[in-house]
Amino acid sequence: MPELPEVEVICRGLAPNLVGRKIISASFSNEKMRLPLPNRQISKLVIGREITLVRRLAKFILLDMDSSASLVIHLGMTGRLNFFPAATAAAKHDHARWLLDNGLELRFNDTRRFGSIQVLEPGANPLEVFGELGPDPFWPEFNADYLAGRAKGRTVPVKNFLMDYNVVTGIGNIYASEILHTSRINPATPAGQLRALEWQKIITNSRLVLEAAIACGGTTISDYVNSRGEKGYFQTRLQVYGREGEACPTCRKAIRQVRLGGRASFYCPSCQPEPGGGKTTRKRR
DNA sequence: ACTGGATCCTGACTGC
DNA sequence: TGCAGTCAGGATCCAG
Repeated sequence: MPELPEVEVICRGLAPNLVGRKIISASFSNEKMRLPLPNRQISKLVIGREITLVRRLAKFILLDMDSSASLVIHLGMTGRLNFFPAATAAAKHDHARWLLDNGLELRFNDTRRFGSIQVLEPGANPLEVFGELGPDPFWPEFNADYLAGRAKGRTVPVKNFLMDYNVVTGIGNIYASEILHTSRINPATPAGQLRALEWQKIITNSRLVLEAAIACGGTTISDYVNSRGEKGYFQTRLQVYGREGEACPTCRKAIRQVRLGGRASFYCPSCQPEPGGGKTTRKRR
């Protein structure tokens, strides 16, 4: 699943191929997606319209149309967007195809169907499409005061706090582990226990880690490729994610894996000591 | 209001 | 080779 850097890279790859193009027609598989397809809105506000801008909001990809509506795509865990000549046979799990006025088709392929396709109508309340979104990590609203305020009294592990998109958007399971390792903060630390200095480290490192990942074209783990079918190579730069038992790049101690909020979490027990010297539940098996 | 766990779905991988 | 079990980038729903 693409996190913020992957979605950003995909948007940048899509833009030159989409801006100024007109969508001639659309076709869809009959498979049920996470959300029902907005067929009526697509016919009315997307088909026959020109794409004026491609942009990212949180992990959503927005294709702004000259109808002032936006086609909103979320990739979920396994979603991909690629261009194919219209005559190319559809692949398994191709759930949406948009024919462009240059003979290419933009295709949305999503094995697990956790992705979604929505339409943001002109003048509609964005809340209905996006829900309650926290700030983007690159926005000035993502600051230590804001985080300390949101975390006040919360006992949830800081890693899960950072993955909560009501708090901040775009940080997923991989980068949450990476950001906390760079910040030398144990992922199980209750969010409400962090001090202003630690929040500041998290903010600074979020931006550094995410920017570096964008510059590398994102992280590739099995499914993810960008819109030109190229894999990112940030996975070679991951410090802890997926590296249980390997040496921490900073101190050479063995990296550990624990489950927090049901998600695999990786940290260095030496660089990121347990909060208050306590113990985290070790990974089973 | 918060929290952790289950859930949606397919496919890859592991161990027996 | 086959089968069962586990796990995977996200987000939502539910019970406690």
